Amino acid sequence: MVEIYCAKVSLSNLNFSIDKEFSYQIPNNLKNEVEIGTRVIVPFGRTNKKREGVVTDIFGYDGVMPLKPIYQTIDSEKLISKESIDLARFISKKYYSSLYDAILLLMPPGSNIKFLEYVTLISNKIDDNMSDLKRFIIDYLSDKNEPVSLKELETKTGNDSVRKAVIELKKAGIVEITEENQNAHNQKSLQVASLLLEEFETRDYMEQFLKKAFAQRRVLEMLMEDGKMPIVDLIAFSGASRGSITSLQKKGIIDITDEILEVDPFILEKTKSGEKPILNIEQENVVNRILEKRKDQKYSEFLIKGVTGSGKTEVYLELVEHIIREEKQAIILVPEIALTPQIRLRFFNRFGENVAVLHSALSISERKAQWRKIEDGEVRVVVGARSAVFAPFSNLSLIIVDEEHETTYKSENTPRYNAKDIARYRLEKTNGTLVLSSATPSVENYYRAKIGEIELLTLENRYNNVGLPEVEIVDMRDELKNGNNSVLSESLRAKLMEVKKNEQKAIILLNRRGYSTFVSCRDCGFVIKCPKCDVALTYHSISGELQCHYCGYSEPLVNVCPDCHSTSLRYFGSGTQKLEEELYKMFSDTQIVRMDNDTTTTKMSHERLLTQFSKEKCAILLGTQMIAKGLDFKDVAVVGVISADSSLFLGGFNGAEKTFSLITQVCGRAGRGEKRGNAIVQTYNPEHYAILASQDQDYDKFYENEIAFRKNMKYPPFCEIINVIFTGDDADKIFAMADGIKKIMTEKVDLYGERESYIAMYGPVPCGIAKIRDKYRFHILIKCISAKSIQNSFSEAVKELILKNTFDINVAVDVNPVNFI
DNA sequence: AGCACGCCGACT
DNA sequence: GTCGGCGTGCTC
Repeated sequence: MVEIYCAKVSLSNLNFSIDKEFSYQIPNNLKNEVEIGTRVIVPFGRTNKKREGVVTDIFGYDGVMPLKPIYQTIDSEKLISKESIDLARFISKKYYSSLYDAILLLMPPGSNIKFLEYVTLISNKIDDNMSDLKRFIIDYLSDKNEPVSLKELETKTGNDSVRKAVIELKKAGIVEITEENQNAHNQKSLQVASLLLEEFETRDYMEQFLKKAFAQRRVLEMLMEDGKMPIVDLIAFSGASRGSITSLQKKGIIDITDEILEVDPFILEKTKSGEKPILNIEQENVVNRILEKRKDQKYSEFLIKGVTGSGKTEVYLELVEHIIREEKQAIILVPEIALTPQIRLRFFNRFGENVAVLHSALSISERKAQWRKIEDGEVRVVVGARSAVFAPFSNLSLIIVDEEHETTYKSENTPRYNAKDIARYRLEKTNGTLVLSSATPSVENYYRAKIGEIELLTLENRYNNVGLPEVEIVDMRDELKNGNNSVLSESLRAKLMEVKKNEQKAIILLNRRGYSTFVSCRDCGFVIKCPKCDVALTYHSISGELQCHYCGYSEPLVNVCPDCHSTSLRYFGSGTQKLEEELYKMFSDTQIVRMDNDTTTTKMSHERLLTQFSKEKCAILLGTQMIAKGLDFKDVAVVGVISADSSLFLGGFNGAEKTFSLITQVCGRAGRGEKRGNAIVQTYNPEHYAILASQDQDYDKFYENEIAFRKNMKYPPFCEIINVIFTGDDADKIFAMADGIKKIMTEKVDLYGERESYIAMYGPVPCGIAKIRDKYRFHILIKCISAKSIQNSFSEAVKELILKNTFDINVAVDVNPVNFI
């Protein structure tokens, strides 16, 4: 009996329901190269098409069942560690994704490979009774006189049976099919696009020829701003397809060149290093307590509840200092790195060359460079957004999650992981320390601290002993009764006048949902909606267009109602337009800094706007919730919150939590030096506990109310929630399929004895936004004791569902969702 | 999912 | 007889 060495391989592009690990023989010549974590090319399916995969296990085998051999390895070394494979297994199981999708998160950036089929003409014999399609293909190939991808042939003919025809041509010996790695040519270099025209010429061209080509317009606008950009970034940031970029190249407007980019984007920020702040007693206690517990060399988890300005960053720095001294490694997660330049800078100043940065605004080549530094052990500290939790450290011992209540730690793409779960998993394996930190902790984690599952540490003293701002709640219903139908309450208006008079600064938060300004007809009530999404179009004063927030569709503003043809169109919503008008009356336009998704689409523009605001002597920062995050201005006299409650009842069970933390955070920005700041919160629900508690910035008061509500309603932390989202073209079929899951579930539930674990199942009902990009959306909400306790039955039900799915319905599973759209 | 195979009606 | 549409079942 001959023992053969075999490998289990996780293959790319498999859907969840057939996501198995496939076994292959390791040929003798690859015996020394193939290990767990090696990337390989294997034959797959009846026709042995080339597929990329990652080796997940090695085993000996007696050769009873014939196995196909691995073709070859891809990289010179293994790509990821065995520990990463285990982590990937954990992710795919917990979040119901394919194993390969989970592995993708752990691979070095930009290492995905796709095989394309190319067709080459090898003989010109044309049969008389050959179909038009075949004839076309042969003509096209001989015209081009080089291998053409099957995809190209498919798009050129628009015919579904191109593949079939090509295969028949192959059988007849007329063409040959080869498979090539699409990215093989630009492994090291990067394709970079640059403008060939002057800026004014580009603008002219856009006005003349690209009026409706929105994707191409966005690409050009980004190039005008940044000069040149890697194509990967252009695609990622503009949302345009590769096609629109090639078409611009064909028109001679842009040039595409191969360049080798090895830029360290933050090299300039690396200034002086080593300054060590002196901790106050409170900070020292927190640090000591954590270090004390670390001595047990067991996994430990802490929640630091620290009011804004209590100096959490110093605590982080001190902890990291210890980790470096122990020759171990640390990750600091921040909600959105572009919005938290200060914290990143502090780490650079303190630890200099020892720090790497990972976040979405980096280009692929930049990210690769950072990744390599981490893997090679050149750095001991990583500061980054959500995905930095996967930093390939081998001796990880500390993860700090700053602003742990933020929803950005949850990914909105499959696998829909939560970085906090990943952090916990990794540190449990290495007996490390997880530090969660927030001024307004998530209800779930505060509850865990209260019942003693994790340890609570508090920082209560504000830096310089500045008191928390004085918060005034204004009931907007009273304002209306008193004849003020402006968006600004009398109080806020008066405060802003003072700001102007005394040359101070103010921040105004427009709660996002309320911020949308839709256009409606006063005569017939018609609301102008996006033709593809079930949302009202938003008026944008900059472009003068109506735009869809979800798909980017835009159309010019009309002044006649499309429905009843009256001219009584009017802006509704929170009246941003009016708000801006009023603000412009008070301040000049250079003094108003606007920060929202429209003004901050390009990379790093956040930082530009923030520096602009901090430079001005007297200014107003106006924006959506992103202005509440991580900013640290020393001299804001007044904070105003417009439509504080618009997030209260929207978006699932956690609306109150979101509202409270948003208001508390933004109000915390008020305060100048040693003077207390003022905050005005405008609301239509002044009696709601989330609003009332925010007046005194009283987290515990909010928590007591909220936890009672959660307990009463059996919401997290008293259950776990799984959201299953179905999207597709046909609303009836989606509903039928979503409804079907219930039946399948009841079969599986008894099979696995998990009936007791289910609490309730709701739906199917249309999602909060019932249609996006022409796709209808329905969802089912499952409440269970814990997601793990229903894992077997639910996972089988989803697999079966996807397998049975014959009409192009997309199923997404979201475990413990934080956003419900 | 993707893809091949096979069965069936349609059409030169 | 061949082309193309669609249902079915498999992928180490």
